[in-house]
Amino acid sequence: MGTTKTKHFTEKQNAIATIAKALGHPARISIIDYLLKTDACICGDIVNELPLAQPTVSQHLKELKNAGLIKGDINGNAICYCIDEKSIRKLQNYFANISVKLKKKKNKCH
Amino acid sequence: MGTTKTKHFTEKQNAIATIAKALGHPARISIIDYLLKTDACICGDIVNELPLAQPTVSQHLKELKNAGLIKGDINGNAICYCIDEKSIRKLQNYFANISVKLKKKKNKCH
DNA sequence: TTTTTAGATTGCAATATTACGATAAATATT
DNA sequence: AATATTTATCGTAATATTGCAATCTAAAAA
Repeated sequence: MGTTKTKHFTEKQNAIATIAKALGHPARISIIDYLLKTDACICGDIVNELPLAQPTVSQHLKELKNAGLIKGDINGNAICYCIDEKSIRKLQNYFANISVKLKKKKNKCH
Repeated sequence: MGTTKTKHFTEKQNAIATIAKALGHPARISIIDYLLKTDACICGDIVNELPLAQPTVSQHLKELKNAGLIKGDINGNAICYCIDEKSIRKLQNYFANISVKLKKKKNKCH
């Protein structure tokens, strides 16, 4: 146990869950916020922005990268991280779709 | 450790992270999908739909409820669960806002 | 070439999550 | 009243996540 039964769900369901999970931590939301604020971005800046140690930030960046939310350009010694627009679009579509379906519904709670 | 440093982040960041976290599991995405498909909904149906035991489903429902994603009407013996539109709107706004900001950006990776 | 700087990786402790059997609680049915 | 149905809760095992100190790697600067 403690293991998600991934195989029993659809590709789509797992895909959305993976991206959502990556966003399911305030530090990672904070990183996204910061990447939006600054035009070019280097990880060192992020470490200074966050109230977390460098290895912890590095780990959070890795998770965002694995989920496809950000991508990194190597820039000599440093790395320039950016938001991957595709993943954001995916989420936007998902929630827009839910909204449309909700509006069509008749029997609602409360 | 293993404990998120919630206090160091903003209310907004924590709020989004909480909702995203609740959606960060395929079973819970699956529950949302099912609630969208059916007009009225009873937990018993969900248990039959999911490849998980009843206590596990009940737990997932609880988490969705705590995050404000669903709400439940007691209906005699059973409970009618529905998606809470407010939480979906919150997420939609969040990602729409990101999209807008991304379009304005000049220096991008790759 | 030595030293500095930026970032990743390793290893580990503390805590959280996932899953489920057993059981409880509360309403429905017989 | 006795039984069935629906959902929640408890307890527990297995695994995952969070966070950091220490360390490693690779490029930059001295």
